[in-house]
Amino acid sequence: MELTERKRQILKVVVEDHIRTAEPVGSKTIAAEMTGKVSSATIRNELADLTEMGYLEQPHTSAGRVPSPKGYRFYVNELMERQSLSEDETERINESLQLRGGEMDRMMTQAGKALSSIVNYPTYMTTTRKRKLTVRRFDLLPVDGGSCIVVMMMSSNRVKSQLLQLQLQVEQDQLPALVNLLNTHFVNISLDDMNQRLMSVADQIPPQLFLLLSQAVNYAVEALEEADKREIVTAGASQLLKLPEFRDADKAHDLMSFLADSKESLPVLDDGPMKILIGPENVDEALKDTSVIIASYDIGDDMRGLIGVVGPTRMDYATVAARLSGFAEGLTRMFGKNLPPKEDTQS
Amino acid sequence: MELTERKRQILKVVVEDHIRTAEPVGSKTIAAEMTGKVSSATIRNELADLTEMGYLEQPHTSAGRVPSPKGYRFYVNELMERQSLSEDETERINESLQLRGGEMDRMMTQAGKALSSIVNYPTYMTTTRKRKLTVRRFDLLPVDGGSCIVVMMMSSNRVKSQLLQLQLQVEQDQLPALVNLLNTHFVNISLDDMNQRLMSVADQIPPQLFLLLSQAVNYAVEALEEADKREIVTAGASQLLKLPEFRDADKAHDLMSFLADSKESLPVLDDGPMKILIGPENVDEALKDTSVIIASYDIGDDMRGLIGVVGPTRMDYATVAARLSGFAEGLTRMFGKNLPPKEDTQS
DNA sequence: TTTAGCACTCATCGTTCCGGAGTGCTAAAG
DNA sequence: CTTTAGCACTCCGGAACGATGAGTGCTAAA
Repeated sequence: MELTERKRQILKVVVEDHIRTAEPVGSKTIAAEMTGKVSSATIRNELADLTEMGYLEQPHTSAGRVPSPKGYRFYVNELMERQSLSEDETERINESLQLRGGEMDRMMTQAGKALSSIVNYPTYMTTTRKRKLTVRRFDLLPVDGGSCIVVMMMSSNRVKSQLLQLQLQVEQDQLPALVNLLNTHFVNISLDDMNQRLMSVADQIPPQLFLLLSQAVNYAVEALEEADKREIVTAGASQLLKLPEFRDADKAHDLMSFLADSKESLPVLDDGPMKILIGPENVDEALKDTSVIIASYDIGDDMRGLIGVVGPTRMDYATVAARLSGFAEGLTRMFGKNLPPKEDTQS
Repeated sequence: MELTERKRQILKVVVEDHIRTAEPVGSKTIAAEMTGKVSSATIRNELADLTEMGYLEQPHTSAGRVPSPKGYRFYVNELMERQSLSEDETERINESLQLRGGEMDRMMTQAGKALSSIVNYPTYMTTTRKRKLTVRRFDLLPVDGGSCIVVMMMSSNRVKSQLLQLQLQVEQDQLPALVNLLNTHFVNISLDDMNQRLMSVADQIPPQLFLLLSQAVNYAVEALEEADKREIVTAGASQLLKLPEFRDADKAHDLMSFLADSKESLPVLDDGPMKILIGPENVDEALKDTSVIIASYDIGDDMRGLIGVVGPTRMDYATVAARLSGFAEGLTRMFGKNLPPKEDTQS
């Protein structure tokens, strides 16, 4: 089942030619482009073999060959030469990473756009949290009798705060008690535990204080939930329309509305620095004839970022993979020096 | 220059027919759809007049008529009947406004999507601030010698906070002095004044304290700038691909990348509850043959929201206008009961 | 095993050729 | 003066056709 050296070479030429031209590749073209001198007839024999083995496909009897998903897979695994970035590319990437650090999701959007214009395909970005987020410390600042400010420092060192309209007037001296309660019982525990703990203290403190407490805890729970929500942003969807395989408006529409509305089911990367999913390897029906390349980067805190590129199966894997990993490294570097001390937080 | 009643009637039929079918409208069709009994020949005479007057256009000699921008404008101003929403539509809108209130931009995205699926066109949302945002109050919470938490309550009642890595060790007793300084000199003043004021106090306080002060003020300035930045989100761009006028991938691409990359130049609404821009009335080249409807809604605080719909000139003005204003009212209502007390804030 | 040769297939593209929808004009009728 | 029937004319869109050419598979010779 091993492929002969020549078959490998031919397959490689077919894949790379087709990636470049989007057209089926014929025996003559291949012969011209091959290093070893063989006639087109020989190539035709080999092509027939490769087709039978499932590496190539024929749109119709008298057309050239097109790589099958299996062909692309073989190409990616064995034939593709790991590209390194040119001076220009590196510079371009670094330049595009001069993001002015605003809020997290704004940065993500910017980065996604930047990458999209670098690889010329749509991209998506998301983050995952390595450990569960918890509250490390509470503070309450009095405003007036009817409201106060809750400040929470999270385990990620972010700080969230909000004005809390109290459900009942509060005496000045109740706040310290409340803070104390919060900081002894509701700190460094998971979201679920918080609710539980709230129940368990219910009958140990005055009902009035409990009301305030539960309000504060509820806010904390909401904030944790909010922060834990995996946010996904996509960018550059319109790039699709430049590709010959998406000239058909219906096809383009399907994929684009998938990218807009079903981001959640875009593939993720559990481990490793990079993953390539080719055509039907994607579980989602809408991605069955697209390919996805995903890479991960480090954000600091306990966060990990994911950045993916979506394209046709005819995607330029070598280039995209190189640029993507360069970009991911750039992101890691950027967050590395950007985050530790100074960064914004929320709510 | 006034149009006769019959001409008005004919123009109305042409516009509405063309909106429905996207095809040029012929004299026979019009005759059939008109209430008053006239022959197609009469209609043809009228059509010739209307064409000459610039209300209609002819794609080619032997085709039906298509409304010109001027025709649409006349339709919108004089002919269009103000639609009211059906039960179903109202319900649909209210349902779609059951947004779970997270952060502001997330809500905007959600609302934009919702509206887009209600009107079947791409939408965009943005907000403008009526008055300049200022800081109303500062707090500093000690963390350890090297860092503290800044908490700022804004004039909008939002609270922002962040962990501040201090550039030098700080004695416990310096913080109150710092807070005091902040709350006397840097409160309720504009962003520009803040920088100025910082200069002016420079030589009145110990340099060590000044360093801390300027760090805090800088953070405040950044936060204000960040909050003042007008953010625009678009949604539902892929809807375009379902429209016959955007079956052409290049046209679709142009508009879609405009929506993605040049959001800032989308039209805004300075006053009034709604504005309709038809084709060439748009200043931006990319919108020359699209129409835009914009409405505004109230967010509370000192914010005003804008929500716009982008579509072909053949947009269904009556329906979209009705749904859009219903949606805008819904948003105002939602923010009305949602915001005053409880809402999230940032950083 | 390779290759030249050849007949064959089939998508693509330009041409041509209707059919039909729609027009403008004319002349008669109201 | 306005409306309408009638008619010749225009022109788009689709079907039908054929030529072109890229590409194939097979055969037979090298």
